[in-house]
Amino acid sequence: MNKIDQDFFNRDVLDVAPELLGKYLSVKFSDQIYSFMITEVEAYRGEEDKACHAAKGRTSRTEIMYHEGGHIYVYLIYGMYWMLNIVTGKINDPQAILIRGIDEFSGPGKLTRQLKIDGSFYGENISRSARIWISDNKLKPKFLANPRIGIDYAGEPWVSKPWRYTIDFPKNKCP
DNA sequence: GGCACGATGTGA
DNA sequence: CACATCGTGCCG
Repeated sequence: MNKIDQDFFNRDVLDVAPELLGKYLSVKFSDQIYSFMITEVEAYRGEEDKACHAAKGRTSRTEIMYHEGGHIYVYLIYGMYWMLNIVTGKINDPQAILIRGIDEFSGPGKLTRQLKIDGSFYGENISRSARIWISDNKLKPKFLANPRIGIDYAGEPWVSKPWRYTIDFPKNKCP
């Protein structure tokens, strides 16, 4: 289990996002390390992607997305849920991957609540942090690609882009 | 300064 | 379906 380095994230979000599936997200707090397999992610790609927060341009909130890959973009939604994202792509090309699900919890808000991830993680680098990192395990699970959740406001073609990636577990095929 | 709204989750 | 709950972007 090797920590993933920054180069992994300095590529296009559509290449990186599906490759995160099956890898392990680890957090450390209270002298304990907790690790979970990443099972669901979504890609947000550039200012032209109307569902991406960077569609509104460079602001204090989206600033980190314009930096190198590996940085963490965390923001509060609905006044109560922290969303965990990892920046990808080249400098000044705002992209990020929303971690939507891990093996134990599905739903991006439940995930950050359980892992105690909050706004203090904004701007941290996941390839250099001592309290959050991702490790490779050489697994390359089959995955599904479907439209992203909760972005109807973005309109076409963005609302239909199949940029939500989920591990294709066998159980998903059973009625 | 004020206002509308959201990459959600829960419970009726 | 209603709604909790607040940072952010945008208008003024």
